Formats: sequence, C-alpha cells, structure tokens
Amino acid sequence: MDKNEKDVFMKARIKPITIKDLAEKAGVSAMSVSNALNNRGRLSEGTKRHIMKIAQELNYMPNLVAKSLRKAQTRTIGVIMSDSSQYVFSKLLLGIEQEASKTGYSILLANTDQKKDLEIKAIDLLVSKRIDGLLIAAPLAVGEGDIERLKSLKVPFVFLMRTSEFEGVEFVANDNLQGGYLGMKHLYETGERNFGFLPIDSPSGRKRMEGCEKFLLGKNVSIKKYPIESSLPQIGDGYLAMKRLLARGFRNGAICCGCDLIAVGALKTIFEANLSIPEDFRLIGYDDFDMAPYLRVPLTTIRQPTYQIGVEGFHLLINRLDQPDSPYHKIILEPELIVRNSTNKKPLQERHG
Amino acid sequence: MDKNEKDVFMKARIKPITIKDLAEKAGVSAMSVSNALNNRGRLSEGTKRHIMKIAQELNYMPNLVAKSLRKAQTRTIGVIMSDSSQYVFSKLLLGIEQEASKTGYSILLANTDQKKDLEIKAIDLLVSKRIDGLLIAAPLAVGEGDIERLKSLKVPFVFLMRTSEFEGVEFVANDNLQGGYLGMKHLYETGERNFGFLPIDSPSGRKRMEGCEKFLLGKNVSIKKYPIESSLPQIGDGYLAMKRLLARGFRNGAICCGCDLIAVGALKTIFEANLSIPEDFRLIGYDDFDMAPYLRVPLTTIRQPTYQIGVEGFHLLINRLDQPDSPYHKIILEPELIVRNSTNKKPLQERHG
DNA sequence: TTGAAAGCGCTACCAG
DNA sequence: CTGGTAGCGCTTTCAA
Repeated sequence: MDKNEKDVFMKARIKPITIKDLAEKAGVSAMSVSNALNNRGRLSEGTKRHIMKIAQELNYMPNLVAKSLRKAQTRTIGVIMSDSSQYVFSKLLLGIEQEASKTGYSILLANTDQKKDLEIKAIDLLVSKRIDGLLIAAPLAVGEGDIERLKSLKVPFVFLMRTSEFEGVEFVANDNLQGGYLGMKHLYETGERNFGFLPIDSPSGRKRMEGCEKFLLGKNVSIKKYPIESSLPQIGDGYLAMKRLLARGFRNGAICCGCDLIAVGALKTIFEANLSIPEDFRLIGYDDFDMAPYLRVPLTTIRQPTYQIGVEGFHLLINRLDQPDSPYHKIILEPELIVRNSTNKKPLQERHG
Repeated sequence: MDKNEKDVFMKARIKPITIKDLAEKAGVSAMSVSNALNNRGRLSEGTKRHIMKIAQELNYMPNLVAKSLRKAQTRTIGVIMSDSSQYVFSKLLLGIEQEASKTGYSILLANTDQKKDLEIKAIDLLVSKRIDGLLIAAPLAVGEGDIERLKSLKVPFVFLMRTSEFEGVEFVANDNLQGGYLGMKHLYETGERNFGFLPIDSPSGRKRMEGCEKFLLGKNVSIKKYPIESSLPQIGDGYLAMKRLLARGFRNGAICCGCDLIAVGALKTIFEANLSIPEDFRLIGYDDFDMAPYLRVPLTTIRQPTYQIGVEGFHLLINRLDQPDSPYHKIILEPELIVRNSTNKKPLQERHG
C-alpha cells in the first residue's frame, strides 16, 4: 500500500536521491553522509570512502536549494542590466561570469530594457530568490529614495558603469568626464573648429558632454554654439539623430558621439547623404567595441575597460560578502583615446556643402 | 537572555521577515498568510486585506528558496553557452531572457568557453541548483553517452543551434545545410569559379560545408580541388586562417566563411595584403550580425534567426514542463541569403597577383 | 568517530 | 473560512 503510493508519486515526478537515501544504503546516519560529502573530516577515512563510493554509484546530486535554505546563502549573484546583448553589457557580463565561475558562484541574469519599474521588479525578484549579492549595470533607480530602498533589502550591491555620491554605495565605472575631455581634445587637435554632438541622454552621457565642455572652456569656447541632438545608444537612433543634425544645416565638422553604436548610425546617415569621413565629417565614438577597427571607416573612439569593470565589480561584491564591514569602494577606471581613421588629421581640403 | 542572543544574531546576519512574523503581527496562522499572499482565495476578503497590508508595511519579501524546496520547482531555467558575449549567443540569450521574464522565469547563466568538461560541470551545477529546465546552445557533450547522462538527470532540456538524431532530444536550429548551399550558389552565380573555404570545425560548420559541397556537386565540381583552412569563430582566428589561405597561393576568388566574425578576420588580412573586396576576393559570411552592413565592405552573408531560436527554444522547454509527455520537437528554421557589397557582381576586372 | 533532533521558510493536506 | 501538522533536503548543535 505504502509502496504503491510511492510508486505513483515516482511516476508523477521523479524523486532525486537524497542524503537520507545514501545514509540508508551506506548503513550510516544522514549526518555522516553530509560530513563525508562536504569533506568535513570528522569521520574515519574508511566510512568516508564507503559513502563517497555509494554516492557516486547512485549518481547523487546534492540539492543546493535545500542547502541554500539551511545556510541562508545561495552562492548565486544577481546581475541586472538593460540589454545583455548590447556590446558593452555583454562584455561586462562576460567579465562578471568568468570571475564568478572561478569562485563557484552562479549568475542570475535579468534585463530591464531601460525601464525603471522593470529594474525594481527585477531587484525584488532576485532578492526573493535570495541571491547573495547584486550587480547592477547602469542602474536607473538611483535617487535617494531608490538607494534607501535598495539598502533596506540588506543585500550587498555594487553599481557598474555608474557613479553615486551616496554613502555606502559602491561602484566601478570609467571616468566619463575624462573620456569626454580626451575625445574633445583630440577632435580639437585635428584642427577642426566646427563641432556637433550626438550624446546619450543619461548620467554617463551627460558626464561625457561635461568633459567636452570642460575642454572647450579651456579654449575659451562655449559648447552652446554647437548643435546637439541626443540619441539612444543604438545604431538606429544614432542614424536619426545624425539626420536631424544634417537637417539643421550641419554639413561638415567633427562629431562627438555618445557611444560607438551612435557613431555607426551617424556613419550610415553620412554615407547615405553622399558625404564622407573623414573629409566632410570627423567622427569619434565611445567604448571601443570589437568592430570599431573594421567599420566602413575605422572608428576613433574612447576605450573604456568594459570587461575589467565586470571583473572588479564582482570582486568588490565578493569582498563585501566576506567582510561586511570593510570600507566602501568607489572605483573609477581610466579611459583611453584610440585614434583611427575616422578622425584622420589629413589637411582640410575641398569641401562639399 | 534569549532576547540578547537574538540581538547578537541579528547583528551577525539580518533575519528577513517570514510568513510566521506576519502571522504573529496579524494574529492569524501562517497558513492564512500563505493563502493570502498567494491569493488562494480560501479566506475572507477582510482578513486577506489585513494580512496584505501588514505584509506591505513590513516590506515582506517571500523566501523563494524555501518555496522552491517545498514545491520542488524553482521557476528558473539554466542557460549554457560557450560565450555569452559573442554576437550570436548574446542575441540568442536575449531571446530566451525576454520570453522567460514574460512568464516569470529567471535565467541562470553559465559559459563554457567551448570546453566539454566545463559544459558538463555547468550542467551538474545547474541541476544541483534545481533548475526546472535547461537550454544548451551549441552543446559539445552530444555523444550517445552524453545524451544518456543528460537524460538520466531527469531535467527537461533543449538544444539550441544544434541538431541531434537521438530520440527524445529536442532542438531548435537553423538549416545549416541549406545555408551553405545558398551561400555557395550565390558565390557561383557571381560568375566566380575559384573558391576558398574558411569553415568552422564544428558540427554546424561541417553542415554548412556539406551544403556548399552539395551545390558544387550539382555543377559537377568537386569541392576537393579548393583550399580549405579551418578557423575558430573569432576575428583573430579568421585573420590567421585567411593568412594561411594566402600563403597557399590563393590570391583571388570567392571565400566562403564559417561565420561573420571569420569573415571580418579575413577582411582584415585581405586589406593588410593590399588586396581588395570584391575586386580580388568576394566574401560571404554566416549569421548576419548587426555590424555586417557597416563593415569596411558591407558583408554578404547568410542570416540565421538567432533571436527567434532563443524564443522558440524557451517555448519548447516550457511546453515540456507543462506537458512532460508531449511529442518531442525537432525544429529547423530557414536561413536567408543577404546580399551586400562583398560579393558585388560587378564584372571581373584587372587583377593583381 | 558517529548519531539524533531540531529547524531553515514555505505549502499540501486534512480537520475543525 | 481557518489552523495544525508534517515535511521538502540539508546542516547545526549537542550528546553519546
């Protein structure tokens, strides 16, 4: 009878082998099995080997859900970003994942499509799944209230590619101000004096613009005299933003793009208009994604250490798990100017338009 | 005394609110709280509202680990691939993730770096974390023994971008044979009669080559007379493979690449050698990644529905969770030829070399 | 060196 | 409509 019931259950859902099953087969207690499996050394080598052998035979797979419940620790971290398929995020994710797997952590991934409400929902879900820590790339919920809420969850978190002035908020980001400055400086040094801007309308994007402005101010030039068209960090939107720039009568000059994808979109617009790079337009991007050297015109850009940001972000998080009371780190990595043909310094020549 | 102990514990590790805490505050049983939270409707609207209000006030977050243990169901699926930062995989992952989040599933991600042993380890780890199902992109452990082992784990799984002849193995892939055929046909129709191959040495890559061969056989041509250099699906390795092709005296003709990244590498080699596309070499890739239209020479390629493969793979998996005994699906999606400038049909002209 | 008991937070089942 | 009891698989604690 009892056996029959069990059989029915077995058919409905396969019952994996448990520690108890092993204990029974091995003729020891569940405790000893647990000790053996976790190599806790409080039992004789003989019984240990015996237990391990049986575990192997039965192809035992520990139930990490039960273990997590008991230990209040999942060995899983949550990673939240807007779109894991975008170059920058995918490299960031790779950095995180590779470091995580080295230390036996798993990654629970959530995309937010740049929606703040989805970000908050994702955070709640992951916290309910009891991740040990949280990495949020380019977070949107960063106001005082958002941070308070995040802190109240009592889960260690680190921001990636985003700075924060708030106390107790750790982050790893690149120096966008410096990056913008470097880019603008380079454009200026090509001899170009007419500029256009296709920035991203985000905190990072604005910081980059600030960097541009800072440089120009040093030359006693106001950035206000130049046309600006904001863009989402996507090819399609960069394409449209560049069209608007053209429509405003901007027919030649140097264009400072918020990221490489925007630069690709701008490049498309420029060629469609039968204008050329670097003759009519010089173009600079941001990120230095893999394809920058292989584009129709190799793209000058500001490289940020995307992969490295992931790696260091993960370490920050793990470090906090180990030492909850260690000081908070705010890490800013240096960007680097990479000059390619899209800002070639060849002397200005005959110009169309 | 007892209180003191608790305080110490509270400092060491924050104890989240539980259903029991809510029950106590609300003056009801844990059962009722559970029923209220899960909207199981076996209690009066009044008490329900009362409970929900308290849950809200205390900012209760359900412990999904406990729930998972109890229900033997995690609402999490595992996704395994070699490198989530590679274009094809990142788009695949996006497709999976977006579908998953729609249905309240989370993604546990693992990269394998193309190593079979890491793939097997990843599978074991995810199964131990009690994922409800598994999606494996371009799996390596696909021999009879591997499949038997996978099946013995009793976790539903679906292969992505990989076919399998074995019974009970579901997959979603594109028709690589057809893709290779289409590509070869196109190259042939440009009038070119000299061919070179830079295939990927993988099952998919070989299928694509088979497709090429099939077409050539129809023209009574043996593929054996043309040079072949295998490559990993990476820019750097494509670059080297193309160098080997040049070194073998292949100075002009049409090159069939195993994927777009290889084509990018080949393109680099070709330009470094001061040769040109499509004059000296015609080039065709596979995948149609985002940047194909914006490369130094816009790349002709075979488009595979990468994102869609992720979407359909997820649905297959979910479908099996709902109906474990439904028939097994083997889904093959059609690829599509996308013609761009790298195989431009302009008449053959003066040739270097 | 080994084992028994208790409990992590939740829900299924049954009784009232 | 409501609550008590038991148990998911594991580990911690204490006792033998």
